[in-house]
Amino acid sequence: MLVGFLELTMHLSLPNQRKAKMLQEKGIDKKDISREEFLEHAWEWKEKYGGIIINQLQKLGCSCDWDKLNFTMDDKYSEAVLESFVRLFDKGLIYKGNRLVNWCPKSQTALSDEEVIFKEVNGKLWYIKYAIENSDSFIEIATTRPETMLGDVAVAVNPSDKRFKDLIGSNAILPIVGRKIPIIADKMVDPEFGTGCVKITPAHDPNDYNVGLEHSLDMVNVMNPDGSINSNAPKEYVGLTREDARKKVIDDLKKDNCLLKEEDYMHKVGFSERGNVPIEYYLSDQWFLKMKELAKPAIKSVKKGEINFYPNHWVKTYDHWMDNIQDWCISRQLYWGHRIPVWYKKDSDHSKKENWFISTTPPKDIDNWEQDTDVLDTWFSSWLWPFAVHNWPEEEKTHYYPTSALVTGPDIIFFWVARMIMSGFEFMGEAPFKDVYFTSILRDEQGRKFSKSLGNSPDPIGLFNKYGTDATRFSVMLMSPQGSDVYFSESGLEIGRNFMSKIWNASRFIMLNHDENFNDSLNNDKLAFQDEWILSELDKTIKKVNAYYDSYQFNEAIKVIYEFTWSEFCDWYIELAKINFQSDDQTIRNNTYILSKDVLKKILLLLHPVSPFITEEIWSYLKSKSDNDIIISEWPQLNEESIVDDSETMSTLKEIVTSVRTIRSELNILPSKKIDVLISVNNADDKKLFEDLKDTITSLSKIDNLEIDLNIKKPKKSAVGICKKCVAYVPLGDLVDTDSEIKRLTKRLNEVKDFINAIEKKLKNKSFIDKAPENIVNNEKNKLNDFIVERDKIIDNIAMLK
RNA sequence: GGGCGGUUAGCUCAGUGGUUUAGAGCGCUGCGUUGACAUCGCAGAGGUCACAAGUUCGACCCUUGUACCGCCCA
Repeated sequence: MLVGFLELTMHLSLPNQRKAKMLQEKGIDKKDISREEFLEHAWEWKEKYGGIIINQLQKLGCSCDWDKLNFTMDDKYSEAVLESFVRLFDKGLIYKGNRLVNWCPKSQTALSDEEVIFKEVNGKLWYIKYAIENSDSFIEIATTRPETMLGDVAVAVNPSDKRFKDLIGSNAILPIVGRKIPIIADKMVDPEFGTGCVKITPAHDPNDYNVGLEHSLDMVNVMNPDGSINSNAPKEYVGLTREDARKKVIDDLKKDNCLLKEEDYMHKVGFSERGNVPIEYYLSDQWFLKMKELAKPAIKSVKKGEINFYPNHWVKTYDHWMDNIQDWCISRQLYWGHRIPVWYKKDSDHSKKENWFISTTPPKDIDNWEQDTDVLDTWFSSWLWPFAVHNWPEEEKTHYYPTSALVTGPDIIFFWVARMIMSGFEFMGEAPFKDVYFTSILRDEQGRKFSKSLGNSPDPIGLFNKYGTDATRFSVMLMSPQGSDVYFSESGLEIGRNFMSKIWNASRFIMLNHDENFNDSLNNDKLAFQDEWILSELDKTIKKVNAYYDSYQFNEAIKVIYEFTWSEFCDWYIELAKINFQSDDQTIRNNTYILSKDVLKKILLLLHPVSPFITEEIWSYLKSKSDNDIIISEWPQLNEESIVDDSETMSTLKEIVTSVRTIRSELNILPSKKIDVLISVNNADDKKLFEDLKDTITSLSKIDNLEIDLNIKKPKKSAVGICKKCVAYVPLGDLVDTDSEIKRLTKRLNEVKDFINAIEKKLKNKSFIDKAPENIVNNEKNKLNDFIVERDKIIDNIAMLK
């Protein structure tokens, strides 16, 4: 299967900020330059820095279709953006409204809900009394934002709250301002919170805004776009920043004896992702996209499994957001972006639709019109990505839509994923992709997201240079389990570097043993047990890797490749190959070469998606004339028939070799020192088995003389290794350290005794025998027998040592 | 307040349709220059799988609850 990856670069707020910084450095104030001048700088910036990430991706070896690389502000792409606006407007889904929006007073633009970051802040709750008209009594409210009281138009209580029943309908006098404001009833008010009375400031709070609409209250906006106080407030406040206004309000309330108390209060405050200052809720003219209808097919497709999320648990997050979706504020008061394709008749009432001209191209009599000054939210362009990169709308349908999978981070599930699905259904009539794979997010060692402003992200190119690109890719994928974030540290990259080195050296070893007399045909009559074993293990590996790749469990797939390559292929097969390459029989040498090379080539194929460069290079040395480059080679075929449960010969070999090595190590016998070993077996079949393995065991365990026979008596002063099919004696003469040997055997004896106790307990349990599946019971019985045999052998041997 | 994750070896983390002697890497200990590899090899130490209850013949795994940590949404 051929896979293509598509890339898109976006004009984002971050470049915008940085560019603003650039202007600052040049001593230019954004306010002093025209839109055209500003854009010139923006494009200059884009040309200069926009390619950095693309360059990094290319260095990383991302196999993208670079010809399809799009930038959201490209002419062609921009056409698609404007086209989508016009179509949605014509359908009645886009409207302009004077509404309360999230407002960044620093950048002085509207924000979507998703661009507001809520942070916990140590604030205060102020209790303020409002006098009641024609009365000596007062009503008490609590607020975290006293400065907004300048725009209060009512006080609300819960209709069922008996405490305030009699006050409903009378007026309160707003302190400082002196305005008469009604006391109203609204069930939005939580009687339990604060005093049970809420000041209503429709122009500066979303809840109050709704109350204001419902009760037809005035909307008194007391702020300028930069957050300072405007002339709707008393004179002495005009021009103050919101922070200063707060201080003054508190002071003035104190003077008037209207401040009852203040208490510490921890609460969440919305911050602008763009300006990193607390946002305002601000009344302004904005463009909105109705989302409810757009969401319907998108919700359904995920529910039905037309689109699958990996990991699946993100579906809940997606559903929750989609079910509660709000209209999308798509206009921004910025220069950098797609300008809204709406023109207003000059010197006319812009709020009247008959004075609007809406089209992807400007009106012919352009002199009579002026264009809306706002631009579109950047996500309003990127949500079109799956088809806008393919010459849409010129071609309504493309061969490349839908695609198979979207790979992205879960942090933009709302910004991008959900919206792409919606735009896909809206404009193309079907889902844009089948699978969505949410990657892990790499965080620093303290768990913080990598960010340019924190400066905590490592330079990828630096990592590639230090550890190797393949190694970096391999390590990062290995350390990223599906569905959870990764605390990244550089030292984690060592595993990949070491593994690349291992593969490189294994390849070198195989190539080193090439002989010009070799041919390409495997002699099946001379296949050894390890040949069949490694082919079986290889196919088991391919099978697992396939399953893991299919289910997007990349870390598991990689782990399987790693373990097979290192612990089976290198540690055992190649070690055995060293013996075979010394064989006098050329057929055996030839077979070993062919198989080592074939297995290695399969490993390279499995690993190629993860580590493209090194696999291609090694492949180029190993490939036959008929082979393609690895990048366009077929995925390895799974050969199910070669899979056998377990190779008894191989496990017997591993057990005896390890057993002898353990004796050497624990009794401090130098590796260079050759030893004699006697293997005592119980029957003729086993004797034959070990005799066939004799040379191999001798070589791998560094044995001088190996004797194999039935029921050998334990030589005096020897160490013992107990295996399933044999007992191995290592005569050590005076070298044997009886105490450590007894200690070593006793340790194992205690382990075995514990197992025996546990199993016996299980087998004595009648319900276990009755209810557990037969194979489980039999399995336990077999285990028990094996452990008893082992236990008795150990006891005998300990006795002989004493 | 709601949702979603997490809690397994000194550290970073895998893992299991419930019954196999619970794994890896790093770190640690001992030994090691045999022609692939010291970015290595061989061997070893190290875990009441957060806590509690429940279901079950059997729970690290399933259910419920508790505690703590993280993220998202109100």
